[in-house]
Amino acid sequence: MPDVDPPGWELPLLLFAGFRTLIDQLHESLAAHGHPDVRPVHGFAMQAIGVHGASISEVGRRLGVSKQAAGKTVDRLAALGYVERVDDPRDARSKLVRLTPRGLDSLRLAAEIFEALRADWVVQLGAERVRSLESSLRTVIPAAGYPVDVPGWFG
Amino acid sequence: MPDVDPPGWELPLLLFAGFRTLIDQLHESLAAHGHPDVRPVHGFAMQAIGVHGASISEVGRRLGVSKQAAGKTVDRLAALGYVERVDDPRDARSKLVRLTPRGLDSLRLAAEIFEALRADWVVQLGAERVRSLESSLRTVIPAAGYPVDVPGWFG
DNA sequence: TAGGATCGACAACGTGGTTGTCCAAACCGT
DNA sequence: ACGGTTTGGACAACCACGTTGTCGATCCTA
Repeated sequence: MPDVDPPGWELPLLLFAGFRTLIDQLHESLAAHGHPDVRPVHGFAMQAIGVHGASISEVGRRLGVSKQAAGKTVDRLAALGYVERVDDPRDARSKLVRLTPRGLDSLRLAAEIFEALRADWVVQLGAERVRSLESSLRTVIPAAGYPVDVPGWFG
Repeated sequence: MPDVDPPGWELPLLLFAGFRTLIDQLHESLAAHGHPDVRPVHGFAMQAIGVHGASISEVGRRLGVSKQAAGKTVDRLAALGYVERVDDPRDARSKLVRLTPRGLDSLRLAAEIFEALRADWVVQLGAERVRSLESSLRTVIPAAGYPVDVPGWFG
């Protein structure tokens, strides 16, 4: 006499709602700590740039988008002061995209906040259920990394 | 001696990857069954329209987007042959958006596919772990429904 | 050194959002 | 029954993010 299983269409909704909950809480907290203008897509892009910097093309490859799209995102990040372009001394074609101190700060903060958010889940669910959730998801998702072309992918 | 917990930033990635996996598999299957042009956002919009139809404004409210945005999405859905606009006999201002037989077919198919996808997860994880994942997520996400303005939200 | 690959810029376009404006129709309080 | 307010939908302008295609400059390699 177990309850009937929920309909299949609820699973993607729950996963998305969980994702969105975390991202919304992240950006709420980021906004409260001096980063009100950064959007979810910017966080992924800065992650792709990394602390050592990267070329536009490399950023595009890491995000799974064209280098043109990566270039535009870098432009906006630069306008917000999170990123700067410097000439690559080893390749006159290439410009290195580097995080500014502000960009590094936002990345550091985001890591802290994600840690706190996971800790919240542990409080609500218990450490075991959170680990179980993570391990279940690791089982069902393909090994390959996921492109982060969310807006284009979805719409 | 439990393993160290994964970093907090992995949780949103896993949730998103799970969501994306399901949606990608859905649309792969949909494409193989005569619906190659429908995009994720269209499925959510058709869900919002529902089998009984709805006005543009109502669709916008259900999706959590402006009525203008809802109108544009309905336009594209209409161009693809999934919905039609008919005059609302009870309100001369309003036009009722209704699913065409093709639209209804895609909705019925999507429900079947989501059911099969969940069954796949049950095969991989066991019924109990899938139920546990669903119940964990229900615990941590806010009760309120989630807007489906994904592209605009993310970018 | 010549040919091919790669880097980044520019342009044009599609799609999904937003605001603001507008008019016609519906609703509601006097 | 009328007049003010709310609502439905269309139109326009704009922004963000993605796509292709093109191009000159630079690098690598046969």
